[in-house]
Amino acid sequence: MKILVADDDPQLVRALRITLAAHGYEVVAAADGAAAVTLAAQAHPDIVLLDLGMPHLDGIRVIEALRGWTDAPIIVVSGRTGSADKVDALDAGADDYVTKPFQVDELLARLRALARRSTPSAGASADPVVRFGDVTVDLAAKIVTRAGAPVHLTPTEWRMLEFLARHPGALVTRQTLLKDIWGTEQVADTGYLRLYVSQLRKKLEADPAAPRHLLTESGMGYRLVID
Amino acid sequence: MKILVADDDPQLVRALRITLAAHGYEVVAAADGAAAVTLAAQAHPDIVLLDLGMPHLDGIRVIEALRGWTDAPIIVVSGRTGSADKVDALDAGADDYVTKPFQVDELLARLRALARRSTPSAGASADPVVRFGDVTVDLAAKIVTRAGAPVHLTPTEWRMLEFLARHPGALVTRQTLLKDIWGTEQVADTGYLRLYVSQLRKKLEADPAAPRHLLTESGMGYRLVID
DNA sequence: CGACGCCCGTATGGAATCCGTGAGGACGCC
DNA sequence: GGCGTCCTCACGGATTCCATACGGGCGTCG
Repeated sequence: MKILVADDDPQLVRALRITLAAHGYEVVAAADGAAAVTLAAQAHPDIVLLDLGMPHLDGIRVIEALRGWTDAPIIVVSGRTGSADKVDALDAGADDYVTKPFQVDELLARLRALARRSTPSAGASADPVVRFGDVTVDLAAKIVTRAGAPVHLTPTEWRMLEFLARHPGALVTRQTLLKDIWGTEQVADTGYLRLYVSQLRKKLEADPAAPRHLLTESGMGYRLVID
Repeated sequence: MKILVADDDPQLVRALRITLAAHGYEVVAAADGAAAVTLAAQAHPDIVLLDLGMPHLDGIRVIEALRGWTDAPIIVVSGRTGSADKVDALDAGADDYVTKPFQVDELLARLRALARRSTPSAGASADPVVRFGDVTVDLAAKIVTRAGAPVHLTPTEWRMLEFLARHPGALVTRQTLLKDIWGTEQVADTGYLRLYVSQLRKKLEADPAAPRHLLTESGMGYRLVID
């Protein structure tokens, strides 16, 4: 997550750079309006922190220039507290307006709010679809297909496959599966697991007798290996 | 553009209603947190103006409840000025935070900024019309046709079909549907759902006894498959 | 080398649960 | 009062869950 900080106060820029870097952001800085526009075109930041009233180019003009080619969120950080300034900046294309002096944690929260909205799907760390062999598992839509054809799973079968697909390649203990599917109790294996693993293999494996993806680790548990 | 105003101060609600209506917004109002969640589920507002510290349900809880099923922008309008309150609200899912007393023109500008950003995402993610079989569902115009002839749906039937059509192919849990149509309460009883699914099938499926598009996944929920 | 115990996979049938649908009452709105 | 919509209730049928039983692979040990 790359942030462009545009402000003509070197001390503020330095403080922001340290704070933002400490929270995992990558920071590029510009000291005047013209430099901010140029740098934005080169660095393609994900979010812009913009001061109004910088030399060489008015803040509103900077917003308009950026909005000509990018939809990156823009937060205006300004000493001007009048509502007319806020209205002008927001209507020019800014997404938020924070007045100096500001609380750092509030600015960080507003950054998170904008980042969350601007990356609707990329925010999820894990890909919602898992593939192995000719099977695809869409964890969000709860769709399972085999060679393109949809496969019907019962609720218990789905819960088991979902848990395994969320831990691809990892060994899953029987106790872990029992806890996830049937609750905190039920640590005694009465044979449910073997039954549902068998049905899953029947529906997903080419040869249920010789599974290539839904493997069993004798005495331990099961493992779903993906390609 | 429909706005839900949730505040326990009748005077403020009245003033906002007049101001927003004068700027072309449609306004619905709730006086406490629980009513806000229920009303949001019924009215499907495009933007939510939310006061923290209302009776019956804490503002943060309201945000979390709404974020469970909707991405509509939420602006918190609160008398609490501490940065901790702002951080909590924004991290819970709010998009902006305005402290009372506030300038009306600034609030309007922030509304415009959020509306500007949230509008294009709807057009990108979902095609405004969904087709399956001989049925056409126009999500923007709220029109359903069957073999060219218009089909009349009751409001509840429409809400159910709309939610399913916005997630084509995905399995929709009964809880999700209940939350979307009736609010956070009523997560237990499934009597209504079966009824309305039956009526939808009667109106949309060629053979209601053997549905080909509005399928049921026993024990899990429903799924609308499109061609 | 064969018997034995252990673990795993699979088939089967009854029990419990879930689903579709019809009839009918309550409520709000012309 | 007429009408449309929402919701309750009950019941036959379909689906799913679970208990039980049986066969096969594998290592161990007499």
